[in-house]
This record gives sequence, structure tokens and C-alpha cells, in this order.
Amino acid sequence: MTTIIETLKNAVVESLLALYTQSFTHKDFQVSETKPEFEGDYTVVLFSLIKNLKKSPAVLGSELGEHIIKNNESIFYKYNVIKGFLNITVTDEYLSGILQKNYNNKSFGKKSGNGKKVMVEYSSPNTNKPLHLGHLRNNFIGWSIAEILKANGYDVIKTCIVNDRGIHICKSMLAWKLFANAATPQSTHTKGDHFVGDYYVKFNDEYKKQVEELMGAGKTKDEAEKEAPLMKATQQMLVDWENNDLQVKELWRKMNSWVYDGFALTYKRIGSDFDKIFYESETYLLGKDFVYEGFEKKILYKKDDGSVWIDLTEDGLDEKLVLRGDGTSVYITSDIGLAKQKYEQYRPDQSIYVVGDEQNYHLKVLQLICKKLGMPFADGIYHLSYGMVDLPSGKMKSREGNVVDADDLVDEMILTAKMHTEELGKVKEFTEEELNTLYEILGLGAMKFYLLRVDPKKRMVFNPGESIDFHGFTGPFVQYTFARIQSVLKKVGSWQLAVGSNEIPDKVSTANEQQPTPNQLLPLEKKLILLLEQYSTAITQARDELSPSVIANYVFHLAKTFNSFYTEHSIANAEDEQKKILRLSIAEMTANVIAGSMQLLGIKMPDRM
RNA sequence: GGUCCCGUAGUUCAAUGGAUAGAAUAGAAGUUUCCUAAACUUUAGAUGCAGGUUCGAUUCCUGCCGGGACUACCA
Repeated sequence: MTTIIETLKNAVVESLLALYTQSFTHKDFQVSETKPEFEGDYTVVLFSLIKNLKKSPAVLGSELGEHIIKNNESIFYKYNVIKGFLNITVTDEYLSGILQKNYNNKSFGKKSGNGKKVMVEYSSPNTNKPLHLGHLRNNFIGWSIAEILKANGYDVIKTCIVNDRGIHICKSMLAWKLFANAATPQSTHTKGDHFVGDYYVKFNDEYKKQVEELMGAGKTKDEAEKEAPLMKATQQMLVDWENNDLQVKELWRKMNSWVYDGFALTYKRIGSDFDKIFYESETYLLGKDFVYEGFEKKILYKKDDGSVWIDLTEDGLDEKLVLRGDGTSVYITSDIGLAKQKYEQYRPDQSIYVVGDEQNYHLKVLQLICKKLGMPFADGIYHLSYGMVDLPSGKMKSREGNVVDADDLVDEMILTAKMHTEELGKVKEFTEEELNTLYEILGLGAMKFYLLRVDPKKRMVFNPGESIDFHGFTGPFVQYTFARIQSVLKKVGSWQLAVGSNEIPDKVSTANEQQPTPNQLLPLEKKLILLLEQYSTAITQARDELSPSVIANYVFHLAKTFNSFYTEHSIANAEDEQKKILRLSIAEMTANVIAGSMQLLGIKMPDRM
């Protein structure tokens, strides 16, 4: 279905050709919503056209307006020109038609399949510590982007690379071995990922002590850090791991399984899931084979110590190591290998990496090397770079112990939802189970909305006090609007059955014939239908910008407008039966679009709250 | 040092080069015999500084000031 904005753009292009025999494209001019202080619904900005056409804005505007209306009278019926702006009004009949056709169409605004496949990699945790606030932003963005792509007709594969090996994993393993006395998550009643994370912290504490001791004995900091027994033991453990030492591998498997159990709980709770999980332990050796190719193409070169490098200085970057002197691969190498494997297994047209902006350089290097090697998937790599989440006090630093733990935060949000709900006392007859479900829906809704309402590219501040707010530009605000609509629809209950959706068009069109006055829709009614019609535009824009915040802003605006409408006009007790049906249709369609939008953000809707 | 990002109401966020820079929250003042007041209405409050590009700049360019990230044979 063509949106009103597209229709208007087409009409402008057609009119320009018909009137002045000059062709323009959609990109040559702008169409936006008309500002509320002017009359009209959509505005064509004429400035960019007047140069080529050698017309004054006033003349161009009226000639264009006249022509557009004459040729599209079912959609546009009135115009005015102010300065360089042509304001056009949409007919009530057209908007009513959209409403009648779509008020109970739950897939309204979504696009049908376009045959393109996109892979979205997100989350990508380390198995040495529990998830924190930053991971939550990553997870919510990744999940939402996948939904937004689906709504735009893409075939989406959600994936995750688990960083389950390496020196950092060995640190928690070693600490457990030395200090745990064979304790387990079960024996200590601790969630597995937190349990292992505690030993990672323990390692760092003990390591720090050793380093300080050595420095007290006259060593420099560098020497002390290298010579500390714990560090040496960790490095030995990594070597043993790579040599498939049975005991080390067994310990590694055991501790990782604890972490996976913990992650599974968290993922389930926050609603994250993946179609395919890659494990670094299985992919870290990949990527070495491209080295030979690279030598042949004279892209890579060897240094005296046997290490292999690529020179990216011509592209404004540095020289980058791809293989160590001993022939083992580094991060970038296995990432290239993984990228290749992804391509070979799934053949996506595009591969989106949801990765923090501290890795901008790394991802740039990754894509550039792939390009230089002539990999077919190189151009499809896209880094969806998101900013860090700061606290009001500044950056989260695990060393300073001010990391916001994901599980704690979820608990806190749900608890806050509970307190608010109990205070308001609107759902007293809910069962225990219904209440718990409601608290989760509200708490998670508040948290997801808070983290997704900001453009991913931007660094954002997480304010514990404000984020728990359930008023204003928040998830619960939108959820509340939805619940209210459900309440009205439930109360009126039988309207669809009694009236029948196929009867509505007759009634409205009859009314139109009898009453050709253009003011059939009240301002807020019209505003809402216009907004609802823009849903698919928001979905498209969210994809173009790869930003869930577009949806969050849209749905908030919609809910806000509906609340004004709800306060201003009675739905169930409307002036007459026709108005009642109109408003019920608006309410139902608003509820559907709200639920659809929030689904794109991974947020569920309560029927009551 | 080099590369890149960011400076918008007290605070947190908006604004493909377009009309009088929008919201939310905190502040002030109101709205409940009537579909859920987690709501609605009114009010006050901002583009770091200095230039440039043009009909028009929060947006593009240059310089300065302030904040941040990256610049590992860690991942």
C-alpha cells in the first residue's frame, strides 16, 4: 500500500512534469507534516524547486496545489501557500477508508517478504562474568533490529558469538581451582554466571596483591605484572587448554556450563534468543587459511620474527598484526574466519554486527581486510555501533565496583512495577500468577523502552531514579494507553459482531453523500488516523536508520495523542452511533498499532494494569 | 601525538538544510458524580564560543573551548 506521503510525492512529480515538462525525483524536494500552527496536513517544501523552474514560490505553489488536487481529489482537497511552503489537506473520506480497511488488521504497516537475508549478531557475552547494563542495551537493540528487519520483509538470522575461551576465562578457572574448595553454584545457592564472575573478581584481587608485593620488592610495575605467579599460572593454563589438557578442558567445560545455566535464565527473562550460536572455542582457529591467500595477493607480509601483518596506513589506519610469531591467531584473525563461516553457512546479503562503539576501529579493520582479500561478503558487513551506557557519576568501571548488574536491575524494575501497581490498587482481584506476569511486563517494558528510546549511536546516561519512572516518555505510559483501550473495547464488547465490519463502509459513505461537509472528522480524530497511517513510514525509517528509537518515539507520540483524544471525546458514549463506531475503530486500530510497535521493541502489552 | 565521536531547557532525550528548535521529567497552576488520574490541560525554561557557505544552519565547513572512545603479539 502506498503511504499518503508517497502518494503526495508522486503527485508532485507528476504535476511538475505535466505543468512544466521537467522531471524531478522524490529526492529533489521534501514533504513533511504541516506544523500545527498552519492549515493543512502535509507540506511540500518548494525552495529546492524554484531555481530550476524559475517560478516564484507563490506561483509555483498555487499552480502545483491546483494541479495536485484536481488529479487526486479523492485524497487531497485543499491547499494553501505560505512563503515557500505548499500545505495540503487530506480528505476525511480517504482517511476513513484507511480506518475501515485496517482497523482490525494486525499486520498493518508491515511489509511482505523481499527475499533478502540479513544476519544480526548481538549480545556476544564473555563466559567469565555476568551480564551488565551494557549487555542489556546490546541485547535489546539487537533483538529489536531483528524484529524491525522482519517487519520490513527481510529474512533474519539472529546470532551470537560466545567468547568462551582465552586468558580471561582461565583467570576465573584458576581462581576457582585455588580458592573455591570445590564449591559449586548449587552448594552456594548462587546463579552460575555470578558464581563464576565472583572468581574472576577474586583472581584480580589476588593478582593485584601479588603485583604490589613484587613492586615492594623492587620490581617495576611491568615486571611485577608479568612475573606474578598467578599470571604465569594463567598463561600456562591457556597453553594447557590449547594443548587439550584433559583436566583443564574438564574444568573449563564445567565452569562454562554453570555460566550458560545462568545466562539462560537471564536471556529467558529478558526475552532474548538466537537462531544460531557460535562458540569462540570452535571458531578461534578459523581464519588462518586466508593468510596464504593474502601472501599470494601481496596484501600480507611477514616480519623477521615470523609474525604476519597487514599495512593499512594508506587507508588512514595502522599496521595490524594478523598472526603471532608462533603462528597462533589473534582476535581479528578469528573474526575474519567467523565472518567467512557465517557467509558460507547462511549466505546473508547483509551481516549486521551489534557491537559497542569502542570497537569502531576493530570493525573497520575487519571490513577493510575482508575487502582487500576480495571476500564476497565484505561489503555486506555493517557495524551497528552503539554508545556506552554511562551512569550519572560517569563511566561504569568494574574496578570501581559501580557496574549495574543485569539481573539486579531486572529485579529492581519488577519490584518497582509491583510497588506502583499495589499503590494504585486497580487490579486487586488478579491471581498471584497474573500479578507476577503483570509486574514482569511492566518492569521489563519500562527498562526496554528506556534503553531503546535513545538513538543507538549515541552514548546515553542511565539514571537509576529516572529510569524507574513509569510516567511520561516511558514503556508503562504506552502500556497504560493500550490497557485503557482494551478496557473500552471489552466494555462495548459486541460492537464488531453487532455492527459487522462490512457494514461500516456503507454507513460512512452514505453519511458522506448526505453531508459533503469536509469537517466530518474532529481534529483529534483526524490527527489520530493520520498518525496511524504513518506507522509503515516509521517502520521503514527505523530500518533505514537501524534505530529502534524511531519506533519508540512514534509509538509514544501516538499514545500521547490518543490520551488527549480519550480525555476529550467519549468513545462508548459518543454523540451518535456513527461517531461511536468511528471512535471504536480508531481505538482498536490504535491498540493494534501500539501492540505492533511495542512488539518491534520486544515489549509485551497488558490488557489491564 | 594520531584517528574518530559528542556538546540543545536544571536533568534525560528529539529535530533527511526549512516556518515561532519539539518532548519527558523536575518547578508553578489547574482537571475526577462521566470509557482506568500510571492520564489530561495551562505555564515558565535551551542550540558551548567565534567565523564561513546560502534565500534559510541545531544540522554542512574552519578554528577554539569542554567531554569521551580508540590507538595490544587482550577479547
